[in-house]
Amino acid sequence: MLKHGILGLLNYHDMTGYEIRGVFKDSLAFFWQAQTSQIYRELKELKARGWVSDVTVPQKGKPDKNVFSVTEAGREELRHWLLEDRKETANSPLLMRTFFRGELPPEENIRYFEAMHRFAVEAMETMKQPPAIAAEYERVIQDPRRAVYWNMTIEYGVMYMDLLRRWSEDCMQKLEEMKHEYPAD
Amino acid sequence: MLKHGILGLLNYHDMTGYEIRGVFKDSLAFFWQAQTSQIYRELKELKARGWVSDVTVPQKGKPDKNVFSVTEAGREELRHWLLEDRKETANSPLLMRTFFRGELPPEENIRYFEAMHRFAVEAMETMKQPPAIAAEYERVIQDPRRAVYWNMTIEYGVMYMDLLRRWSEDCMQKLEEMKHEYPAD
DNA sequence: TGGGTCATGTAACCTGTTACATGATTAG
DNA sequence: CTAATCATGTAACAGGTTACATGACCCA
Repeated sequence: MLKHGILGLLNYHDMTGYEIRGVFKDSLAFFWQAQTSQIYRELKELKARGWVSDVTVPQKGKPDKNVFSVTEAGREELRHWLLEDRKETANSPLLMRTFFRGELPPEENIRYFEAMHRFAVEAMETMKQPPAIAAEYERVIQDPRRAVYWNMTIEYGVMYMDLLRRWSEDCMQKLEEMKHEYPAD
Repeated sequence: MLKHGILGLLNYHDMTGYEIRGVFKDSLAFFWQAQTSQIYRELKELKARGWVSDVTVPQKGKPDKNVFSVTEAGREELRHWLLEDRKETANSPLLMRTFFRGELPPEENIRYFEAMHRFAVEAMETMKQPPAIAAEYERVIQDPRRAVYWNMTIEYGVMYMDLLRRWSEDCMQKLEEMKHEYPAD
């Protein structure tokens, strides 16, 4: 997955591993966490597959940098990946951790949902601030035809945080009702 | 993660690896895909850590079965895991695949969201049928205090499919508008 | 006689995580 | 003087995926 994310970024413009790391950290982190170590490993592998090429640029005072570019084969691979229709069945640690909560008392689980609620409300506030995030992206995307898709992911983020807020509220309510049905247990 | 899922199931009652596989396949698959090979591997590891114990039961005609039980240490580990507050930052292949779609023409991406829309609507229909799924669960959960949490995960599933439906509709609309702004490109 | 269920696993692989390592420049 | 930034990575580990393997019983 990360391989194709890197191809996607290099398709905007040439970058070093360090810059790719920065984009993931500052802009894509809300949907993809990428470790520096993995980025460099994948770049090596992408090169071995002929999907990217690199040029070493000597610098004064700083270490040399390797600037990567997508090759035509890489761009084709990117398009191929975009067109694949995989049923993206991601495992959900959140639901796993919720499913088995019967082992804990309702009071404890109410606290669990309260924390989730706070998280969702705060995260939504952050995501709704377009200037800060948009500024990050503008370095990467200039073309409005590409920016649409970026906006879609942000919109998803906002909707998801709203889901989490509503869901945690519903769950807390159910647990409150349960405390009345099975009191002092 | 799967380790704790298995502990959670064994905490309901003793099971063989084969039965655990069945529960994941029939009931938990919508939030966690577990491979048979991994289940057996994790059971071995859980035993090595002293979180489960097993008894071999000889059978006529069928291969022997290993019936697993949680130990007190395992139950403690389960509770500990439930109480951890990790920020569950799962990577989203869905958003990764959406973010980079600027490489494809809008018409192609409209088809992408149409497929997503169909998926969400169908999945929601399936999830809203309680009898079929509930029957699967009743073998595992009898206690209403535990069933609440199961219902919460189902409710999340329904809300999530609704999110996917609304989001894909919004995205399609944006792309239709874009076709007018940047026609025949 | 052929496919489904019961019941067990191994081996290799891929991808992501954690911890560690180096070293110069620059801004406060 | 010290923390951040630029810039590179390696090693070991953890967890999930794919492919393969065995074998008997039961139902149609």
